[in-house]
Amino acid sequence: MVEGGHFERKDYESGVQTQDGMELRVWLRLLTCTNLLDTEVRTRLKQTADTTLPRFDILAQLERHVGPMSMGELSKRLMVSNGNVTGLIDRLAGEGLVDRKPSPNDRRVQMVSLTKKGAKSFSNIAENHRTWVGDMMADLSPDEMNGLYELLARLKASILAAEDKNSLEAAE
Amino acid sequence: MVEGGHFERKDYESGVQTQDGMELRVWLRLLTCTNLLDTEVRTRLKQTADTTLPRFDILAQLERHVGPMSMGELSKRLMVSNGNVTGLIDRLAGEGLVDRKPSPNDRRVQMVSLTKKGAKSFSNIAENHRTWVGDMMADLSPDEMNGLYELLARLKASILAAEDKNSLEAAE
DNA sequence: ACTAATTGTTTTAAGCTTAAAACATTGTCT
DNA sequence: AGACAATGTTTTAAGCTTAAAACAATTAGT
Repeated sequence: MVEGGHFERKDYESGVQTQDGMELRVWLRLLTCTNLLDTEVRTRLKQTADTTLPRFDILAQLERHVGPMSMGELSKRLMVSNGNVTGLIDRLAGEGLVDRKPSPNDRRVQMVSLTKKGAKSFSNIAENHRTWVGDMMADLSPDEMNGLYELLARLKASILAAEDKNSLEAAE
Repeated sequence: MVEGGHFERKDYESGVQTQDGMELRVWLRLLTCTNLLDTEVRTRLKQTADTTLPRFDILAQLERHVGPMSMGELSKRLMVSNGNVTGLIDRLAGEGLVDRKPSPNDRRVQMVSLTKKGAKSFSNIAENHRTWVGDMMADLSPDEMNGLYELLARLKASILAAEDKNSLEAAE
C-alpha cells in the first residue's frame, strides 16, 4: 500500500505524539504487534489454505473436543455470538469440512463435528500455523519470551481488575 | 456471556495445551490482552459516545492534521483500503462530524475536514479514551511498563524481519 | 492533440461481527 | 393439560473490512 516495505499494515504508532502518556504508547505498540501478527496469519491462511481465521478457530475447537459439539457450546468457547457461529458453520458445512445434525435428545439442538476432510484439513493448517508464529518470534531470546509472557500476564490481570472495578461501580 | 466474571471476552488461552510451544503461548496471551483492551474501548465508545473505533480513528487523524486531508491520504495513514474510508466518511458526513468537498486543484480528489461539531466530539472522546487506557494499565509499575514497551519493540522488529525474509524468498 | 498509462475515488461482492427479534422446543407450575 | 418461562438456534439489520472492478480525471509520450 505504501512503498518502503515496513508500513504496509496497521501501525498506530506513527500517530503518537510525544506528550502522550506511557499507557497510550504501550497500548498502541501492543496493537501494532497484534495487528502485524494477526494480518500475517490471516494472509497465509488465505494463501496456503484458502480459508479464514474464524473458520480455523472453529475447526480447532471441534478438533480438541471429544465427540460432536452443540452450536451453543461452540459459541461459548469461541466467545462469539450465536448468530456468528450459525453463519460460519453454514459455510464450513457447505465446504464439507463439518457435519451438522439435530441432536436426538433435544430437537432444538444442532450437533456439529469434523468430517474426515475437515480433520485432515485442520491438521495440515495447524502445523503451518505453529511454524508461522514461531518464525515471527524467532529473534527473541528465551529470556525475552519469558519476560514478555510474564508482563502480559500482569497486564491481563490489570485489565481484568479495572473491568471488575468498573462493573462494581456500575452496579451501585 | 459466560458466568464467572473473567471470561466474557475472547480468551484464546483457555484452549492451549501444555505441549504447545512458547511462541504460541505468547501469541495467545498477546491476543487475549489486545482483545480485552480493544473490546473495552469499543464498548465504552459505544456507551458513552454512541460511536465506533474506526470512526474515532478517522476523527483523530483529521484532528492532528493541519487543514483538510484527501481520502487517499486518510486511507494511507489509517492503513485501510480506499473503499473502507469511503464508507466511513459517508457515515461521518451524514452525522455532520466531517465535511467532504472536491479539491479545487484536482477534480478527482475529495478533501475531508472536521466540522466544529466533529472537533468538539473528538476532544471529549479523546480525553475519555486516554483515561480508559490508563485505568486498564494502572496496576503495572513504571518499570513494568518500560519493560513491556521495550519487549514489544523487540517483537515488532522480529515480526518485520520475518516478513522481509519471507517476501525475499517469494521474490526468488 | 491523441493515445496510454497512472492516479484518486467509488462501487460491488463477499465475509465477519454484533444485538435484537423471531422461532422452535423444552421445562415448570398450577 | 394449559399457560408461561427458559433455552437453543436462526434470521435480520447494521456496520466494518477487503479485493477487485468500474469510473473519472490527470499526466506522459508521441
